[in-house]
Amino acid sequence: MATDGMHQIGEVADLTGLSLRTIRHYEEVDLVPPSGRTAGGFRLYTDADVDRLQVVKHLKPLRFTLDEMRTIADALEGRGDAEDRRTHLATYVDEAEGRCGRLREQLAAAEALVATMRRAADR
Amino acid sequence: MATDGMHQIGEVADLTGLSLRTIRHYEEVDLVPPSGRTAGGFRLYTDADVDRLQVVKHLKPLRFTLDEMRTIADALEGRGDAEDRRTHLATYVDEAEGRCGRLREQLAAAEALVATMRRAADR
DNA sequence: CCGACTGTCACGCAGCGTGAATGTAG
DNA sequence: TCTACATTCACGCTGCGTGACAGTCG
Repeated sequence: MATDGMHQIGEVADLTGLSLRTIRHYEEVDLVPPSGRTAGGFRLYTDADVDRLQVVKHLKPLRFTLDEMRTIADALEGRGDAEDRRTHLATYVDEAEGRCGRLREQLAAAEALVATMRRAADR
Repeated sequence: MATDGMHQIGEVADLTGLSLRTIRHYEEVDLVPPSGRTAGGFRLYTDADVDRLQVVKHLKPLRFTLDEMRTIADALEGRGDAEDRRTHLATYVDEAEGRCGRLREQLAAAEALVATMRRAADR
């Protein structure tokens, strides 16, 4: 199963909670490509790949596009030009914090509404 | 503008923060149809229509489908069979609370990640 | 009669779900 | 060899964005 500390897709799906389709899709759009393949063509993911998937998974509720997430994940991993990295991170961190705030507000509003629904249902 | 306490689409967009396209789309799929039209064809929304839009807007972060939201909104407004209403509401309220909880967790995870990003950016 | 607002198509796009038919690992 | 897991198409779906072009309101 663990050919040299590598994980195949099903294992990764279990670890991350992402679907096989989603993980494959992330390779299609070059967001999280597997570090290797078996001779027969099975995808092989390193622990670092899995970490990257977790980053993507955690950013998902903030509704960044997959393109944006690629940029962010790259910056976090120290890929690309050092200058660009800083600007990207700075920009996206601000944006991300804004989204967190708005999401918090939306969640609060949703919870209030659901409480109302509960009352209507229990009546 | 307010032909007898009715609002036209632009006003409704301002009130709710939804886009014109979104509001029109909600009519297309029969989620929030306007209560009337002007002679020339302009959509006219009552305050009750606006309230319904707000319900939909607040449920959005919970990622229900528009079909599900129609059912929920109908139940909240007391439309349809009384028996069905109760079962629908009960089912959906449970589901909604579950989604609120999961969203809270995801938000917490996102915030933690963003804090990490902030540290990486400020370094 | 002008400008701001609104109308209806209709195509485009993201992010996967969901088979179907086939091959690989062990 | 058997079977659990994996592969590649490729079409389908939701929820709008985004013009283009035309009509309405005051």
